[in-house]
Amino acid sequence: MVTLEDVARHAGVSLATASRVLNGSARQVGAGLRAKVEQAAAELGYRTNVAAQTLARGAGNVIGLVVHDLVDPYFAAIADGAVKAAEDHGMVVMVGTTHRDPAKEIAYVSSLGAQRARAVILAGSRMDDPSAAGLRAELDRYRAGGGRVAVVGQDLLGADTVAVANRAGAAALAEALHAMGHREFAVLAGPPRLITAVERCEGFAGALPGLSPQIIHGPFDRDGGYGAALSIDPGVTCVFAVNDVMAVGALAAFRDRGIRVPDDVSLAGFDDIATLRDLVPALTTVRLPLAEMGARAVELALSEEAGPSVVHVEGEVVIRESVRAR
Amino acid sequence: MVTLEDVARHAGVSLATASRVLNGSARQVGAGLRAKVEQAAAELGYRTNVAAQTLARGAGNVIGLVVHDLVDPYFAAIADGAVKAAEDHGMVVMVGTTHRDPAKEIAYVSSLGAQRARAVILAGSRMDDPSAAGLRAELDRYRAGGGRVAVVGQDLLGADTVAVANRAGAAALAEALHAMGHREFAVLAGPPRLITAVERCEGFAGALPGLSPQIIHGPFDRDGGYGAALSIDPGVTCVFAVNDVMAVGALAAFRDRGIRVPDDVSLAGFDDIATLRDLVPALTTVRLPLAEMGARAVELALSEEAGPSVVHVEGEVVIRESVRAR
DNA sequence: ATCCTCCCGGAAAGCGATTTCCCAGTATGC
DNA sequence: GCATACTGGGAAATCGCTTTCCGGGAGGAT
Repeated sequence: MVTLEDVARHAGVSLATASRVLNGSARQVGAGLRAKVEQAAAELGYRTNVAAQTLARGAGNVIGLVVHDLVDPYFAAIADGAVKAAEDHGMVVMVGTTHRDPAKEIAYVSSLGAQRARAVILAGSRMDDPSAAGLRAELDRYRAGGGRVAVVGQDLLGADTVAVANRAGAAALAEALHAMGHREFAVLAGPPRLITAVERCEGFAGALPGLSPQIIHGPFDRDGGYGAALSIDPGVTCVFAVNDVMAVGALAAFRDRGIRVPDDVSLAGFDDIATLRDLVPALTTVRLPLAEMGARAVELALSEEAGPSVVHVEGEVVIRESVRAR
Repeated sequence: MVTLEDVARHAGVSLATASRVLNGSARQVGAGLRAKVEQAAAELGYRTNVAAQTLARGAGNVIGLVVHDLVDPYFAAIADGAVKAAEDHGMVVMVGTTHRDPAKEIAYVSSLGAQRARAVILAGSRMDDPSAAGLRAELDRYRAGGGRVAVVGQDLLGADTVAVANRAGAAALAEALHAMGHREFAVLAGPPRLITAVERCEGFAGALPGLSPQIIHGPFDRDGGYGAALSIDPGVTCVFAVNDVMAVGALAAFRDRGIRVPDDVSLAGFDDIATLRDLVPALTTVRLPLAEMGARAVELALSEEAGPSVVHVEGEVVIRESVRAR
């Protein structure tokens, strides 16, 4: 491997000068030497050794991204936005997938700390329970080492946050559905303590004055939606699944039981996953700018602002065919 | 930050001993000292500095993964498998997304080289044209620096490869469709020089003795499928889209024009994307073990085998409702 | 002319690990 | 019993880059 020293020697300059030319520095280098160094680097095919650079600088160019599941299009979209934004800042993204295992989440943060990652971004909702303590401790260690932390989803760990207006979005959706004449609701509510799920569920129910929708808990994924949909009360005219993927599961469940959407029952989700746009019937949902959320998280984590700052993003109700007025 | 030296001092041993205890080494350390070092590390909260380790060892623990688009569930699934496999080997994955820009692909490989990444995995089909030369050159440089390269998709760059039996899969699909009585076919063939697309298209057409399906080129994504579907000849009874995402686009196009699937025309895709399983009608397709492909690529890249080895994976025809016998 | 600044180049001290030697002490072979 | 491994511990040399500090020359102000 060609080292900087090789380049310096080949160009007849000192190591310091070569470094200044090739890897941005505050100091200027005269045009003559600069050209010589650049040419030498090109001729020799020099490539910076990032590990050495990181060691010397004390900070790397890696941004860690921890998601539950890359196959879930929700996270895929966030990851996509994050990767793009990172690239714009000359950073590179390392992803970890936890598959909802809190221990893995901690392990990844720890590993990112070891990498001296510039920032770690936690995407995806967490449970609101003591198991978060371990994570919090690990994050504190990470921060103590000079790293930044950003969370996309809910305002929790006292870190930089891209906060989603889950309540407001769900409430707006509920109002729209109510205005369309629906009175009997069911909510496929996800896990009882998963923050995002809880917020959406509460936001929805809270916007329905005098009504008390049927709440059905279950996993936060497609199969959870399928399962929950099986125990919907007769008489319900409108079902809200707290995310699109669950709505897809519910749709499948309805289909399997001969219940037509939207003829027999209306169905709405949350997130507006792009991959799902071609579903029939098209899903009524609350659109979230997922890629942008990922990107914002990166910006936040890279900004010099002291103290945790919070960016709010709002959802937009999108009425599609899966809902019919009563 | 706590350094290894701190730990060594705290434990009353030499730096060398501490290193041997904490970061695997061939050399043994006596039980007594070993315990002391471990305790000291725990008390101080020592965390290895990976950059320093990488520099000293000359090889890092990063695996680079380059995909076109994380939002495309095809790549998301591969990435998921790769991340999981990497984790099993104590490695961590860095992803880059190119959005089909060959220059970005090269840039990522270059950047991964600078990171001294242990291996880079290229997922996604490439064009069969001279633009690949730049990539090839960059890969050679990367290899010269001691890195491994694995490609998932088609056997191309002379690297380790997870090769998909595109022809065979498409041929099997064609035979099945032919056996169901279809004779008038159209192929939504993707870009004319995209290797995966070409192989699937040729495999399909080649298995249709005496018939010459209508070939319609277009982009390899959802909108490409939509667009291509618009110019299908009347009389065609069965449409093969060279991937599922394109099939989804075609489905949407048919729906928009009032063409019923499978009543008016049958439709098949390729890949069997999990997120799309709840589509109506369910898509006939060729199932690929995407996550496994990602994982195998990692294994391949991490194996010590000299010389490029090739793993073959086969597709399995899955007939679902989007196809009807004639 | 003289003194002060700038500006730019180079020498060298880190950054935090790994690993090669070198050594002493103990076990093994004859 | 004596030479010969073998074992586990430590000192110190790297790994490749950044950056501080020093110094000499050029330009401006007085």
